[in-house]
Amino acid sequence: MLRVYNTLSRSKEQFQPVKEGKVGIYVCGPTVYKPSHIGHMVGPVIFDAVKRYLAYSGYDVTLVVNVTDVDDKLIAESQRRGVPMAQLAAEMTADYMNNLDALGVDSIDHFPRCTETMDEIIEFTKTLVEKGFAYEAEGDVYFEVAKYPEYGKLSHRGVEALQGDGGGMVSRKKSSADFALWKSAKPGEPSWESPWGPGRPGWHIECSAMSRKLLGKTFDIHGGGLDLMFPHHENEIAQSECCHGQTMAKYWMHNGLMQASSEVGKVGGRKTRAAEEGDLASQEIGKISKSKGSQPFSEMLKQFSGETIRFFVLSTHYRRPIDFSEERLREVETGMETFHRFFESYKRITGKSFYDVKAPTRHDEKIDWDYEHRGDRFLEKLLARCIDFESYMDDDFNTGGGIGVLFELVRLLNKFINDEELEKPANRNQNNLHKFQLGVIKLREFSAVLGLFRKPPQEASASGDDELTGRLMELLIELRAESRKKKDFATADQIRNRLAEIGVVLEDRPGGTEWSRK
RNA sequence: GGCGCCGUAGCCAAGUGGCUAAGGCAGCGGAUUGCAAAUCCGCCAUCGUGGGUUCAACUCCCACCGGCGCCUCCA
Repeated sequence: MLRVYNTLSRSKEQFQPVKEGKVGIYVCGPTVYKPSHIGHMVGPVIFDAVKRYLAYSGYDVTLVVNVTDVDDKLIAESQRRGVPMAQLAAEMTADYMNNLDALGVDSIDHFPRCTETMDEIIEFTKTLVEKGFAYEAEGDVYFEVAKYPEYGKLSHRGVEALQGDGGGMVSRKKSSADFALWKSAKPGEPSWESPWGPGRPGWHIECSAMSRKLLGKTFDIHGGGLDLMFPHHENEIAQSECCHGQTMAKYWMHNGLMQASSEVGKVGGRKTRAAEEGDLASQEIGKISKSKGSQPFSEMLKQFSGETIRFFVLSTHYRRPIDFSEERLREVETGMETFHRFFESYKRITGKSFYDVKAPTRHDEKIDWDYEHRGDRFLEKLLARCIDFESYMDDDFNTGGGIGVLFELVRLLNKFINDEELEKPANRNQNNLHKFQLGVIKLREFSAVLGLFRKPPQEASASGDDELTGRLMELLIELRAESRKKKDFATADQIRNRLAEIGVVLEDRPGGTEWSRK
């Protein structure tokens, strides 16, 4: 029974889709004016996993992530660079898509663009004006917050709390809490024709228009970063619910934000003044951390695989903030080696690749256990872990717990290899291989739900491992084997040590010596 | 000031009103190994502090201390 934390109610609620068997998810995506950084990528990873789990649970899921390609920041950046806005947007969108690809986020069904939704946006705005929730002022159109009594129900803020004036700017708004649905164009700015003259959409209206277009007036889950809760999501609700007279989204899910780890206060933040007495050195650390954390994601990918970052993101509950740090990523990498090594063992034992293992994609697909579990320690433990996995995921998508189960499964399987001595071909039989395979299927199944281990890790050394290398290694291993046979361990160790210096690791296994690059 | 979050082992991180408080990284001991590596087994926390509620709290409530986010067209 799936339970989801709903920001609206500030509590976990039993998940019940609007339409039986179907789930629509809308997640606020990026404004494509600069290369994305790690913070932009956590949401997609999380909601990709959310979709996978919902699909696994039997739902037909549609996931929408918008791309904002018209915006003040885009205009400013394109002017600064002297390139057309559309070109800038196209470049940055491509960057974003590459990042998604590296992270294995491939479950997004629609990427609506603002520029491609213009008609709907204008029509949406028109309706709000007609219904009296919005007003025109010299080519701008504003939503009148006072007309919507429920305003603030998501972020739990009263309207009166937001009356602060935006720096004394001369405003055409009736109230400072009102926000723009449509902005008139200044000369030279990209613009679209509208009933109010040439202009462009305000920031929030696109999401209302896009979500309705692709998911309907009321859909199931609206997601996004915690920072968007106010005012962005609050405004979306106001627009959509005033326009349609019905609930916009049943569940609002907000993910915690990625933070650049730093020993001192963040530079440039409100806390800075308090931390200012700190010496120069510590401030320097803060700056470095900050720049590391906000470096373009594509740069980060040169240091860490997308899969490592995905694993890292999913190892914490999505509502918690995560501190980004290189050490943490390195630790995650170490942990993942356990899995990669297991996949090697699997290949040695079965001759097959883990990545090709067929596993159920839905929890109700039956696999052929073909065994009486009772009394079989291995199968009983395996079943217990399976139950754990779903319990974790059912509890507000606890991917961290789920990853814990993955580790336990590997340990269980490694133990099985040890106990049955599966590394020795003579000990393999139909019985133990079948049991082993059952465990592997579950590992494959659950890791796929999290979107992990779907492809072999990129062999950094692929370029260097040509046929010649392979043959030379064979030769060295052969020579070393002969030395070992003759108890000439000095020579054997010399070979292994010298190879280690070059970066080649030898591991002696029951079935023979394996080599790999480190 | 307003809204909210967090404080679990050296570090990261799940979780629960009563049963052995997951898992990972690091460390230690053991099995295995010619020695290693890998793997397995074992060890390593009483849950920020002080109160309260309760037969029973780390888990609920209050206060305090400490860390943090948002309130600024930031995912």
